[in-house]
Amino acid sequence: MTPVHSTPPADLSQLGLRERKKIKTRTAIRDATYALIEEQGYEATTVEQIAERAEVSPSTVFRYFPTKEDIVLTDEYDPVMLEELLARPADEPWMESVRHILHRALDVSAVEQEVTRLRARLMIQVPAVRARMMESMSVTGRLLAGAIAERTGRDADDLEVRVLTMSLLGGLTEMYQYWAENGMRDDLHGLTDRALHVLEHGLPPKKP
Amino acid sequence: MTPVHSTPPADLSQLGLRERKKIKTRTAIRDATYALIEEQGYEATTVEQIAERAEVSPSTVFRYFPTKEDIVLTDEYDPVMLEELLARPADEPWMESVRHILHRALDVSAVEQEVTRLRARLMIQVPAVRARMMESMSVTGRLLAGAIAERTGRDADDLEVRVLTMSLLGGLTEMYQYWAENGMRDDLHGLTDRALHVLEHGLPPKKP
DNA sequence: CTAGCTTTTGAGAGTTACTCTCATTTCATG
DNA sequence: CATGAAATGAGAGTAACTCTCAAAAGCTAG
Repeated sequence: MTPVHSTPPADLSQLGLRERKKIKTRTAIRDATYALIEEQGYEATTVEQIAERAEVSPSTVFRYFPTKEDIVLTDEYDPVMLEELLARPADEPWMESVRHILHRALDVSAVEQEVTRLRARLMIQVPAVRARMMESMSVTGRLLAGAIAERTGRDADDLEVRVLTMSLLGGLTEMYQYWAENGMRDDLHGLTDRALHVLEHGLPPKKP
Repeated sequence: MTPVHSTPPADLSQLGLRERKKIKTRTAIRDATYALIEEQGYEATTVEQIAERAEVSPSTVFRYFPTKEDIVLTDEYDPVMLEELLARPADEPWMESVRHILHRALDVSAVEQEVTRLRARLMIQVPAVRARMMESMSVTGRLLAGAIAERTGRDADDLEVRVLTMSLLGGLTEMYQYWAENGMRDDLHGLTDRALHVLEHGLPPKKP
């Protein structure tokens, strides 16, 4: 179907043939998975089918992705985003930095609309996917905690930093879920700002 | 919410023989599971072994608990806690109410120290358990969101309420994780207050 | 207490994600 | 081209679930 690529801007050539082939296999597996899921749904799609369509053996699929959920969810953008976060001016309030890279991330993901939406759908429909997503959230949390810790002159293992970081991610994830549940109609930029506002200042006065 | 207890305060007799047997089976399965995990660890413990020790068939185990993780994690206290939350004076600030029931929950779970600690250990060691825990967190989140919404005169589906609620749970879960990772030495009451303080007022000035 | 109904249980077969091992192929390098 | 290293495929194995169906156990009327 539509060939999508969650692959980072890789300088494809200039790498050994081996490396290039690995990348090709990786995206072949992913594309096959996306296509099959669109056709039949997540549960109905077996790894064997994925392997077949990607023209590799099932063993290979598992070599590239530890779990079925990972095929859908794994992307290589986390480190990129972290880098951008660290590149922000050191005297900028960390909340401001976070806001910045979130909007950046939205711009990037807007390019891959289909994947973004597929993921959102799977997130609300398939528990295993949602679970895996939250798992990866705590990994992201560690990265983010490091950055926030640096900004605030604290330790990354500091209780306060950790709590703050995960509360942030928890809130943002919920916002994403909200968006997905409501037919993905709302503008994610707007939702993000509203979410961040709550996280920073608490509940605003209601306006009925 | 913080995981507590396994067996509900059941008025055991007065129920039909059928119901009593079901409760017995339930706890038999749970006890068998706890024991086996202590002996061999989580992964090494198969459902078949659990069934054998609990003297039921594997089919029955799955009838009582949808997944292996649920045997360890499921408890019936969430509704009880929610009730207590709703019972708090309506004019009390919701954050204060939350603080109250959290400390209450800690007192309750202190009674079943071993289970609490086993769960904490599993949470940091077994990804599947952690994932399932987070899953249940979002269910709890719905309940909590309802309560907070009522207090603040908002809708439970309100974005702001949902974001706030999940950020709260995210932060508290991280606190729990922190406690578990650090050998469960710290006093959970103290950690809870620190966490809630961060969630309410942001990072306090550091004291190095 | 028994007859008949409903609920719970066990046995067994089947599916699928994932793991491990080993032989074979495919690329890299001197 | 030869030699070593890495990637692949084939196959067998495990364990968590799911489904089905028949036997057993508790409930309820007469």
